Amino acid sequence: MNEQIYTIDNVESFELRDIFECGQCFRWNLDKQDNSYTGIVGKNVLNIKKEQNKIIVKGYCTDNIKDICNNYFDLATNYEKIKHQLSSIDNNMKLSVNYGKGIRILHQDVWETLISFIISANNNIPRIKGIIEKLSKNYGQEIEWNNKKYYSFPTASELSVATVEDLRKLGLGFRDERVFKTTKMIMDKQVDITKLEEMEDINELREELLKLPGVGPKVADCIMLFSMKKYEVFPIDVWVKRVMTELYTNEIVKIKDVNTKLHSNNTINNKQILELASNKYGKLAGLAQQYLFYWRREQEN
DNA sequence: ACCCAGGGTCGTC
DNA sequence: GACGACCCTGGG
Repeated sequence: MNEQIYTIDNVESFELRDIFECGQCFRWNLDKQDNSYTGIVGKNVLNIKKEQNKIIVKGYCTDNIKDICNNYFDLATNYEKIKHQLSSIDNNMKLSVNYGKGIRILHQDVWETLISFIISANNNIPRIKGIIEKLSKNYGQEIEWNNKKYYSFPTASELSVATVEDLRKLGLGFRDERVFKTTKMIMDKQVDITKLEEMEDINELREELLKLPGVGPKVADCIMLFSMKKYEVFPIDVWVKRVMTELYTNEIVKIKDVNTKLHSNNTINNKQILELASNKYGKLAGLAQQYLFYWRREQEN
């Protein structure tokens, strides 16, 4: 472990608040003193701040900080181009992209993302963050930097010592058994994480993820989007359903009148939303989803 | 004090 | 495929 610094100059589409508060990650915390964020990436602790058009990353790292950042922040992807394409689709997309113009989709660890989003089910963000911190503190490794203690997210092996009762005590609620069983299945390689990462086909990948307890369609799509760079998936949660219903019910009903018979309750369902998203956003659906989600959720406060 | 919703999933009908 | 239950917490 050693302290390293990495400065990124003239970076486009990189706002700390947009990246860390848009709902894709749970382990980054704002320091209100200097507006920096600190988080844990693997076994590394990173502190990151923005000054003018410069990103300054300080890290206490086992690996090379430049490699970590290039990979984790997906610096090779051109967001200016993506935002331009999305903005030209319609005015709603233009507004939401403009709102979240500093968003980048992170390339997070698959295992950590898997467990984090199982925990996210029917849960609120403060509680999700709290549970993940407790898991890390109890089962991860301690990292001390500048007289502060941080904890890596536990590996499957580290987490596998926890019983269902242990997990319940940490406040996971009914998700305890799902996390326990999924951990066991990963340990036994009933689902092989390293193979998942090599899979190209979205549908095969989803099918594999759905074998894991606690992973349904929404969680599977979040894992693919936030840890595997599968930008064409479109996770539908309450917020996305809300915003899509508000914006596009008329459009969906119009398609329905022509092609299918009307649904009894006359409300749109997930299948219809997915079809619309695929037609409208194509391969960029996941990115569109993230801008829409962030835009809609933030206008609530 | 009570009620409700929260980045859903699962079992049952 | 629809519907209710599910553990727990913060906010009204």
